[in-house]
Amino acid sequence: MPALADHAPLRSRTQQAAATSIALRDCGVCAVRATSICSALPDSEHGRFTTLGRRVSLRPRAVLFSEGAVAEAVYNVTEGVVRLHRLLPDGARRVIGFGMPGDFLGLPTDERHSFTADALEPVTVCRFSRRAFSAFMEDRPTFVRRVLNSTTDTLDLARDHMVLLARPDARTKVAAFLLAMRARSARLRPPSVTVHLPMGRQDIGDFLGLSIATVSRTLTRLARQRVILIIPNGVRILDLRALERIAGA
Amino acid sequence: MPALADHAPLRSRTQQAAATSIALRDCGVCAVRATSICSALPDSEHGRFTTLGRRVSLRPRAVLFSEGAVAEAVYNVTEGVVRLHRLLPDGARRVIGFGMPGDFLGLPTDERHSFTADALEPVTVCRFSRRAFSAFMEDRPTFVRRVLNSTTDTLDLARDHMVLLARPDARTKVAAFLLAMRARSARLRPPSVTVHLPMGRQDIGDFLGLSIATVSRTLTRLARQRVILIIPNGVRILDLRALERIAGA
DNA sequence: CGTGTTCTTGAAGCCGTTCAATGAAAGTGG
DNA sequence: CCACTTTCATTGAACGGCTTCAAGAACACG
Repeated sequence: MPALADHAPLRSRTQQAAATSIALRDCGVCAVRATSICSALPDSEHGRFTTLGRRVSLRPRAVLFSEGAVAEAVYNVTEGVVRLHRLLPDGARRVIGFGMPGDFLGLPTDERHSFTADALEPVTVCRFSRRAFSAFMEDRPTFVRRVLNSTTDTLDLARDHMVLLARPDARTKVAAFLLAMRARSARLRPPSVTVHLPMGRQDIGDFLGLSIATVSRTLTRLARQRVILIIPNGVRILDLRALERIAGA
Repeated sequence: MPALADHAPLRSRTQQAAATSIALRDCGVCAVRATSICSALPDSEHGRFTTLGRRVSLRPRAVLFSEGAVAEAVYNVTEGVVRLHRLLPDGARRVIGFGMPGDFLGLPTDERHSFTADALEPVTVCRFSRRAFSAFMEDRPTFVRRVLNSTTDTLDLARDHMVLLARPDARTKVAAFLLAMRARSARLRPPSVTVHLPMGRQDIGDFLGLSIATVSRTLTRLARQRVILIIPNGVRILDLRALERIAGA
């Protein structure tokens, strides 16, 4: 299933999502840290599944797949962050979400990809041919169920983000975004006060529905109030409570 | 799978979704106009599936299920429109989408519902116990695949709506909303210039991330420009091209 | 026919956008 | 290794649109 439109915390579901995916499992050959999808398989099948994948490395800015292109493969991000975005008829760009290690991308959307995926930093993914992946699903209802559950989680996250986007104030959006990014990476590393942000201000703006100027100003303001500290490629959270309070209401 | 976060047109995918669901099929007993999900079943299985459902009627404002409640059933809307919404910590409400005939609701989100569903007008749904539905999916990989595809479509629609919400101007949002509602009901009736809107202005605002005042003003303005005509419980589209142009850019 | 709810419309204010310029950082080529 | 170029982030000022507050009108209901 496609992936992880990023999400807003706002509710405890974020934590749940983290819990779900904490059951990462190294899929051997490909070093696939697959989500719980993999754990649905008995060990024998598991090995078979793994051999379907082929590891691919991408340098920053490299395109994984493009909006409108025929979808020929499914990807599992193993390292780095992937940017997912769409081009609007008027030339503007909207970021749909960010693909992080453990996320599946491009699964069964349609014949064609509905968004573009490119690397924000050095990225490695595990590539599965769509045909092979589909064939593998045949006669493995439990596996399909896993994929379905994963998709549903993603949908719920997308809804969280819808709710966030409907908020009128920039502070709330930015604060919720930072907390969401923190929660996302907590699936891999233990939760930290340091939030890694490989994307630019423009990307954050396109994701939150804000102009680049507002994103910058809002971050600066949060920094001046000693809620966060801006560091290269990220922020450090100084006052978690305050950030949560801002994101909550 | 949960359902139909409503969506924005903006792209041709809306038409595709309509096409997909035009293959509605009357599921007999329950008069379930199930989406293509049903058509995955051979006739024998089809009958068995149908008997799992129980028809339920709801009067306006009746609650189908509540956010936070344990999910015990899956619903297929057969008549009327259902409002899907969440309550925010600060008491505000956000409409996630609208469930229309043919939509499945509350499928495999989580143990608990992540949003509330209530009737905007007289509604009939077909209720399937979650257990029975799950059991039915066992050993029917094709059926699960259908459900998965349906969920994926819903996810794509949710993404469309995310993109719409990120737009800064109210005109675009409202125009896209009207076109989306039109496309949605085109799955049942042939496309018409009359768009049925059973929800209130407040609901539209909560869905589009606008205040009720802005929704009202925007509609009035479109009416003054002879793009639409406001009628009880809906609008009539007078200039489709103009509306599409406004929604597009 | 009243009463409550919803919708419309007005006025004021605020917040985010846009336009624009400066400053910082990173990448490139001499 | 430094100067140059390019890109990105920050910040300022002015504008505009949406929100808020509030009052009046239309409607639905009992």
